[in-house]
Amino acid sequence: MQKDQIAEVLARFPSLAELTPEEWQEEGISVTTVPANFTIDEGEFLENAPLILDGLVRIFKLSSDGREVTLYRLTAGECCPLIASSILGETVYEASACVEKPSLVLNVPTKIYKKWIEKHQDFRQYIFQSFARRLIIMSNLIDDINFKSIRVRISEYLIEHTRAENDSLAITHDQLAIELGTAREVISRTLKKMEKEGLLRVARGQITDIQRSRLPAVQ
Amino acid sequence: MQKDQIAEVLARFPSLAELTPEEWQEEGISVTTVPANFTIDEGEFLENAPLILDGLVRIFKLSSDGREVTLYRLTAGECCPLIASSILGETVYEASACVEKPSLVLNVPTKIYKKWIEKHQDFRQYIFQSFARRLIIMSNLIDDINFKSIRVRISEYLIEHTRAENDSLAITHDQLAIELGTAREVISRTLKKMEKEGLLRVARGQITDIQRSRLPAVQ
DNA sequence: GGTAATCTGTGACTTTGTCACCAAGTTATT
DNA sequence: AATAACTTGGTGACAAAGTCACAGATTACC
Repeated sequence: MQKDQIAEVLARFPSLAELTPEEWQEEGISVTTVPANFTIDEGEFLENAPLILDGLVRIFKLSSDGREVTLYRLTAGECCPLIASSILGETVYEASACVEKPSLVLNVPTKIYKKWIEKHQDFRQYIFQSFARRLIIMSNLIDDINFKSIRVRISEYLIEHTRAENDSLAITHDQLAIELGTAREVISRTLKKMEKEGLLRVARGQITDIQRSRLPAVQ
Repeated sequence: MQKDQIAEVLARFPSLAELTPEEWQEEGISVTTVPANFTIDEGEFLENAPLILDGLVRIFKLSSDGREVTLYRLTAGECCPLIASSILGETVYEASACVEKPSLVLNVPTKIYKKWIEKHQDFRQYIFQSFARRLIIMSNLIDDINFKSIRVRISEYLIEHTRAENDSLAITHDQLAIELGTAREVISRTLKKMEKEGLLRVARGQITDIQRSRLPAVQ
């Protein structure tokens, strides 16, 4: 691992700051670019644990009736809790992964990964907090689906994915529908209504003029 | 810990079979009965990790708009992944727990719990598999909500909670609605329809004559 | 036996999801 | 540049599920 690579990793994973120069030079640690659609299948015994530096990876499972069930997606600065648990629990990886956007990944041989967790408190906390965070995110999602209207869920998504200084978001209705687990038509209709009320404007592949402060936050 | 108590624990947690007699006698390990409605609040630093021998415990969090969001429920033979992650990650417990049915619990001081995880492979695997299992259960739930009809979800619930030799289930429409995250009226109506089709019979607080083999399994 | 609490049934209405299909815009192909 | 193929978004009609309001039925408990 070269110095600039290490700096890049630390920018995304500050919890690795405690690592000594010797630890960074251990055999097998590397940064690689993984092309879109690269896939890891369920049941493989992993040699490396990936830490995502950039890109987008979907983790999924096949359900009893053959559909793919998305467990979650990983982006910059995230690790896969299921991989961590398979390494720490010494069991096979119980899911599949598919790279959705070309991704930059830090590969850490499982033995070294395990050693880092044992030795370095910051990294250990990061890993176990990832577990907890993922469980809580998923619970919130279940709750949102059950109790919040589509309108509110769209609003919250827009608020979360824009900044005050940038009031537009590049996303198609279809993508947004997948994100929120609903149908494209529902998104189109709801956005149209919101446009009529002057809360935002819709354009092909883009939502602009988002009035963050006027979007309904709760209820 | 007495011999009969240890046997009771091992019946529920076979992964603890490797423990030596000395380990069972360590200070602080105990089996206690916890009454219904006993609650642990968010943010407490836990001294003991509970392993559930019997009963029902709900783990929940307060959402941003003040509602209680149920993360999951624990029954006999289960541990709380969030507690495990807070102990292993040395952070505070990020959720609340409420005992719903009087429960029998094995309390393990956190230090000992941690030592068990380090020393005993079976227990370590059990803990990390609990994480993985919980994540997968929650994903399946999200998927079911999104893609399966109420009718199918009721059918699957009935199949899962009855045995071939017992074709009835004691549950109110309200409880079933909460389990499936829907409204009581929807359950009542759907059960009524299913009764008309001869798939089951409804009685106050009970569903009887469940024709397991005729219930739709998928779709 | 009377009263309260719990459980279930129903109609009317709203929201969300599904299906089928069209129109406009974009990209690829020749 | 003309055409085809694909993406994206729009719409109407209908189905499924959730919400609200209220009424009966059954059970529990003084």
